[in-house]
Amino acid sequence: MDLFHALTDEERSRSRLDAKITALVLDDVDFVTGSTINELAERAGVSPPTITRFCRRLGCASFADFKVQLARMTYVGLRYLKPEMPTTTVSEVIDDIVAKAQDTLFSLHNQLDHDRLEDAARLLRGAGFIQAVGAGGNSSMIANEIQNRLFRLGCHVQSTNDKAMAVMLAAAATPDTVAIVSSMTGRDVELVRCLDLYRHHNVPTIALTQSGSPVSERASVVIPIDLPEGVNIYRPTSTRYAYLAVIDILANLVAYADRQKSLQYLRRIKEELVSNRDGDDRQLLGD
Amino acid sequence: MDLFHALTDEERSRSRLDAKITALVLDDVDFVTGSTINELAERAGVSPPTITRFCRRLGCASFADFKVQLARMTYVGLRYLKPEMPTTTVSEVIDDIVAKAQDTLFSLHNQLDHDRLEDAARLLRGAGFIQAVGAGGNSSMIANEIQNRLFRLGCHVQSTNDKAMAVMLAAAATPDTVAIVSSMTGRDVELVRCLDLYRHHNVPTIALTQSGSPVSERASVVIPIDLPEGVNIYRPTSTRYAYLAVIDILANLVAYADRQKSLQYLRRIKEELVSNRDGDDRQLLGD
DNA sequence: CATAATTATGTAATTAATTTTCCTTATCGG
DNA sequence: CCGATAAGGAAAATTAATTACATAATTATG
Repeated sequence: MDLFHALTDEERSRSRLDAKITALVLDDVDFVTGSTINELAERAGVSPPTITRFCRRLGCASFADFKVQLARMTYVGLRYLKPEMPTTTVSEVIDDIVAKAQDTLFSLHNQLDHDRLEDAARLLRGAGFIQAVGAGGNSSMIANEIQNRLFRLGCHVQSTNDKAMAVMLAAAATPDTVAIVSSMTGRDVELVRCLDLYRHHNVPTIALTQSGSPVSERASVVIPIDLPEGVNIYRPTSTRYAYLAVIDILANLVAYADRQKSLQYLRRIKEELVSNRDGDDRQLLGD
Repeated sequence: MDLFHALTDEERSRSRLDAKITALVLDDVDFVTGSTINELAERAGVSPPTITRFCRRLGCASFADFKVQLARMTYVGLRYLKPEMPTTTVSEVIDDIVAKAQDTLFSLHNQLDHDRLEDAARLLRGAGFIQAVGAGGNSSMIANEIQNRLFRLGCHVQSTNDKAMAVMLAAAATPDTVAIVSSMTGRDVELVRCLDLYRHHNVPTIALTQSGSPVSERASVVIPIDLPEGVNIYRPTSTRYAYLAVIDILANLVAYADRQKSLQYLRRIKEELVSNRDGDDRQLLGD
């Protein structure tokens, strides 16, 4: 993925033709990945050796290597080579949403802290009762998903989108309670108060939030999620996909900690659903 | 980009060597993308022309084309090349969840019907009132997200996770009402009844569901979402990511239909949130 | 079960693509 | 303006990939 940065790096001393090739590559990645060195050279108005040298300067072993690296980069990054491309037609919107979602998942993948996830999963699977707190549209969804994912594994969970409720929950917490909170900004003043209260009642807390934020500073275990938002105000925040993935990862880790138990609950739920439908048990759980 | 499916397709009649090459490719994508045809042929124990023919059978124009397509596919499909790989460690779970989510988004991208999305968006932006129905964990989330995305654009939406409620809503529908429903299986008996009722009251309906299902047969506009579920019962269904993306696309299309109006509502919401927080207005909307 | 038809595979020849070598032409700092 | 240095191109050399053709394996059919 360094190729992308090398290509967009203004610092890299660029001769006239180098800049020309760079522009061509960024402008039409698909052409470049599909072309021979001669085709590319012709279209760029340079000689083939210049292309080879260009690739070497970018850190690739050869033109073939360059093409492969470029292809590897494109799928996720494709749209992001031209970030300010306007989106209006249906296919542009589809590309935009899907690419940004994939890009977000990719960035998440690179930044996830394995140890913190392990810590969080350990807390969750040891909990007698789990309180999931998240408010305000996006984090509400996440809190609800925590409940939706974990109750299927036999966990006792209560989710709330109401911070006043969270305060009461914290006050009523038994010693085996664990709280898990979500805040995309990490700056929710009331949630910060909730976390202080949880700490006061010795309830361990897991926070899915921006690192360095007030919320992150108060949680027992922080799963930092720091993702750049695009400039497009119209586009729903793709950060939700990352949060959702973290929930899935945590739920999966909890499930694997005791496969027998998880399976038992998942099967029971499935049987109930199937008998309530048309008996087709190949369908997935929990529509 | 069917290459992934072509590679994993058991149907494709495989000769002994074909299977051998397939296995090698799936086993070490990185080696293959970086190797010459001779290196690959030697390692597979076949002759170079066999490799060329193998690539052609998979639908690629040449070995170079095959490498590029493979490289393009790798990140997303990486894990899915070895679907039965056990997931136990934290990094395996992370890879599994993230790759499956990306793969799901990718498949969705390939199957989305642009015209149906356009139709659905047109219905939504012309609606005086939108009713979003979805029940049972996953579809509940989707219905709620429809509300969450659309109210920000100035739409009047009510979401419900209660099918009895949906029946009443349908009965009380004004002539400018549009209903949008979600069902991952498309076999929810009560939802089918709801759709019949909506039809009876002349309320146009949009369904996000499996094609060919009872639900899909009763909706005015169907956005078919047909995705293979993995065999892993422990893993939360990745189909949710696809449904979420469809919501985002629809919301985006609605927003672009009247940018001025959308912007006005989005700004108002943002201002309110910022003044309720710490005044940092670079933060995203609707935590 | 034999045999024809078909398909798969390898070898060698051919073609295409890429890189290297060597030479020319810009560019930059005195 | 001159010399040094870097950039670029032409052509040769090399390497990679494909095609043509021959052979082996497999499958279908009587």
